[in-house]
Order: sequence, then C-alpha cells, then structure tokens
Amino acid sequence: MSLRIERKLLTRQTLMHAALDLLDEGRSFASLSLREVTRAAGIVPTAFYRHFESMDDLGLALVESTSDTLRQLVRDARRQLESGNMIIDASVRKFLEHVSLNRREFGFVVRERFGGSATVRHAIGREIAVFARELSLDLLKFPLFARMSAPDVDMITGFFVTSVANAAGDWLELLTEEEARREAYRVTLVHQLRLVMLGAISWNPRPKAQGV
Amino acid sequence: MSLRIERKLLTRQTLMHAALDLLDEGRSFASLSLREVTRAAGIVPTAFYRHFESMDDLGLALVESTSDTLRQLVRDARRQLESGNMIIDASVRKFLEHVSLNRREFGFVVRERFGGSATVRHAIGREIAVFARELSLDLLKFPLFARMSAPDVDMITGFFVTSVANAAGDWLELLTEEEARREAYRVTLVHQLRLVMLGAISWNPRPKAQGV
DNA sequence: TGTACATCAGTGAACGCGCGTTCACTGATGTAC
DNA sequence: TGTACATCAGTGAACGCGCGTTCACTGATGTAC
Repeated sequence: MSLRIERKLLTRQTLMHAALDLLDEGRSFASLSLREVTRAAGIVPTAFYRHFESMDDLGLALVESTSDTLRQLVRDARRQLESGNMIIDASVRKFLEHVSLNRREFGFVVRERFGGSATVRHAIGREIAVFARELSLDLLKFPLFARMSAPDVDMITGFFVTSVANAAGDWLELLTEEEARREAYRVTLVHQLRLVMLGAISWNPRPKAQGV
Repeated sequence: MSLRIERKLLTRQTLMHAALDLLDEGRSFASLSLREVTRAAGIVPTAFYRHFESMDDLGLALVESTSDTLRQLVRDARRQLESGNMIIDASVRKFLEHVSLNRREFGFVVRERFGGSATVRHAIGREIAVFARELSLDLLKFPLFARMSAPDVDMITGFFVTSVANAAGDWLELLTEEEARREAYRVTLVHQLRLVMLGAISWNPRPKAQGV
C-alpha cells in the first residue's frame, strides 16, 4: 500500500475514533457536529469530505465496524455452546467484560438501537436477529430444545438475546459505579437468564408435533 | 382557575405537543432546537422561558407526562392483580394498545432511555425503577412471591418491567407492519413473560429465611 | 537514475444561517379599593 | 359598580457564536518517461 493511501486510511480511522470518543460522553450521534469531530481528530473541517460524504456516512461506517466486534463476541459464545457448556454465569461474565472493553462501540449501538436514523436502527435490528437465529441453531443440539417447536425455540432465544442487549445498556450506565453495585447487577442478570432457562424447562404445552 | 393561568397551561401543553410532533418524525430529542419547538407551537422563542428553564426541563416534563398516562394503565392492571387475577395475556394486550395510542410519548421515552441527556436518561431509569418496586409490592400478596427473599422478588419484577419496556421499543418499530406480524409479536411477548412466571415457580434456591 | 508533470489530502478564508439568550416592551388579565 | 395600579404571557430587535459547505490554494507523494 502506498504511503499516501496508508495515511488516508489512518486519518479515516482517526475521524471514527474521534467520533466514538465524543459519543462516549453519553451524547447521541445526532447531536455530533462535523466540525466537532474534525476538531477532535486534529484536522480542518473541510478535510472531512475527503473521507466521508456526510456525518450519516460516518455513522454507517461506525455501525459496520461495531458489528465486527459483535460478530467476534457471537463466535466466542457459540464455541462455548458447541463444547456442550451452557454455563450462564461464565457467559454473562464474559459478555459484560466484553462490553466494558468495547464500551464506546457498545454505547453507540445501544444508544442508536432505538434512537438512530432508520438505516442505522434497522442495521442494528438485523444484527440482533442474526444473533438470535444462530443461538436457536445452537440450542437445538440440546434435548430440551430439540423437543420444542421451532417458534417456541425462537421465542426463547429471542428473549435471551434481547434481554442481553437490554442488559448491555444498563451495564454501560453502571460502569462508573462502585464495584459492589456492578457485581449485584451481574448477579441479577445471571438470575434472570436462569429464570428463563427454568421457564424453558417447564415449558411444555406444545410439543414439536402432535402424537409423536 | 383564572383565565391567565388556564391559558398559560394551554401554551405549556402546546409546547410539549409540538416537541412530541417533531420527535415523532424519528429524530432524537438532543437534535431538537428551542426555536424549532416554539416555531411549531406558534409562539416567539423568548416566550419559551415563561414555561421551561431549558430544553432539558421540557424533556423532563415529557418523561413525567408519559409516566402519568402509563400509571393510569398500571393502576388498572394492579386492580386486576388485587382481584386475584394474573392474566398476562390481557395485560400485554392492554399495554401494547396503550403504546400504540400514545405512540409519540413512548417513542420519546424508548429513544431517550439510553440515548438522551443524563438528566432525561436518569429520570426514565427512575420511573422504570418505581414501576418495578410497585409491582414487587403487588406480587408479594401471592404465596409464590411471599415465600421468596426480597432481592429475588425484585430480580423477577425488574425483569418483567425491563422486558416490557424493551418490548415497547420493538412494538413501535412494528406499528407500520401488517397485523399478522404484530399479532405474532404480541403472542411472543406473552409467551416470554409466561416463561418468566414459570421460571419464578421453579425458582426455589433461597427461601425467605433459613429454618423457617 | 533524474526530470517534469499529475494527483490529491489537507489548508484557511469566507459565506449565509439558525442557534440560545438578553433586554426593554406591550397590552390583556387580575386585584385592591 | 368603576377606577387605578400590578402582574406577567407573549413580543421583537439584537447579540455573538458555531454550524455546514464553497472555493482556490499548497505542497508532499505518485507516475511517466
């Protein structure tokens, strides 16, 4: 890669990081100004247009880059399941740790999940749906779920995934709080997901097929 | 009430409705300008200060008014509980209907729940906590919950309330979709909440007090 | 290899615009007598 | 009841500021020969 192209990509990254830094203060993407981002990135406002058509364009780039980190997390979770483990506690611990480490990215996603532009919002919804579908496929390997109808499995995995997505938002809110309160929240989340599992075990009204 | 006070309250309402109208187009509260709101309300920008200290103050008023309408609904649901009924299906139906009827208010709350200014965000968090606490008090009347430790009851009611808050966001996204898909979502939500109830029934590890 | 020209990321001045907020005001409504 | 004064919701001019975007530019990097 030529020096010029290399430097251009670097500046592009700098702009994206600058935007995430500003969003990290809890503000919404819509309230971010082009000048603000370039100022934080250390370039002149007009140079912005060498990299993005508009702020919306920058927003889409952020969603794409964030869904890459999300995908990484999904891959880890699935590997856990494949090895036959369904230990909620460990998974929750890892997930919340992952959210902490990628605080800015997840903060962006959580905030724009319901609040962003339609394009961004739908992109995030699609990612969540993919996560749920993959979890369904994984859980079908367990007898408890193999017995159920497909809609029931989807109902349960959907509940899992949105509950966890929900939790990411709460967790980010707790990042600045003392350890004891965060630990309490973590325990609560584990119990809630365990509650879903217990419910799933008792869930029996409609077996996979009548008379089988 | 005197004519002057009556008219002032009317203008205040007009400002709040104007803000909700603008937010209904899918924008975030942070991107709303004071001048824009007064323009939509048909008054001069400076008159805004006769009613609110700042836009943040208006945001808080919107949160409060949304909670008030919801509280009305919840009061009905609580009466249901008092009469010994715990019919999730009917409550969910009523709640989603209420969200549909108050689309703009709930759209605002859902969007600002994680994305708004710290003030607005915390106000929403507080309202959700209040709903959870009230539900805890109500559920304690049932033997199933009276048997549990207070943290466990709070864990379960917290799960109920945040799940429902979460659902409001999804539901608003579905408002423009065909009836069949919305009905499917409604059924899924009922099943998910029922799953929590089933889990609560199986939940037994820590009774209220040891040896009692 | 050196030279001459092309490319293009980043610069800096300039623009018109909407913003939040100040201030002194107006005139309808409220109050005291 | 009428009168004289107080209150105060809403007005309109004015301000300084940051905004997005335009434009012609600079000078380092890339390319052709």
